[in-house]
Amino acid sequence: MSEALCARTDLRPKREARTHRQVSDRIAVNTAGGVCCEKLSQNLLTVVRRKASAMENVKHVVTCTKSGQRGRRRLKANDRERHRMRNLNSALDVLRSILPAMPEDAKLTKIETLRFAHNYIWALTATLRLTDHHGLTPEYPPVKCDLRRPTSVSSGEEDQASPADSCVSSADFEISAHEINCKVSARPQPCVMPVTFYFNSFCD
DNA sequence: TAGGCCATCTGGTCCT
DNA sequence: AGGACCAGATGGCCTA
Repeated sequence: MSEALCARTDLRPKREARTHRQVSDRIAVNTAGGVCCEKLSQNLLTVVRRKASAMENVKHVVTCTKSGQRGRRRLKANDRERHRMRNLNSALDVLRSILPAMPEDAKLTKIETLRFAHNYIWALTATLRLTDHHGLTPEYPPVKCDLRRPTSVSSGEEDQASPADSCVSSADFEISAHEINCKVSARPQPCVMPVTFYFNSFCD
């Protein structure tokens, strides 16, 4: 118990750490999004360095405070946990990067990323099924696929996997004979994603 | 200012 | 014993 209280006290420098982390996050996001870090001003970079230095100091202080076998184990476990969560976030970033592009600064939250990926996979699967059933002819009528009501594109077939009900980033897929356009209702504003699949590439 | 999102710490549990 | 995983608690930042 006393250890827990002590640990809470250790959190006091968190504000500093948080600031540093968020600045770092922005760099990471920008890099992942293909936007060069050049956008960051020199001042900001200086801030990053200062904060990083401060973080090292905080780390040192905490490490010194946590003496003893138990304390060392806990610190080690914390470090592993941070690493684990970073890996998890990296995986989420990879997932974001392969999802249809979103407007700049419209980074999906974790839950949105998972739900959108789920819906996206569902839509692609539905598209494949659609082409299997109807073939690919120029006369093929344009079909509007509302991911929230998947039965509208299944041609009477039972749906296998419907998108998440509470999808924040809902999407309407307009499927024509040659392409799919996806209209996304996402923060901060709706957009038409550049998702175009040319059906010709599916058949030879 | 309330609510959402997030990182971090922490203790518990399971597995090797 | 130690690592991985998980969920609850906490507090900071941001936005409507």
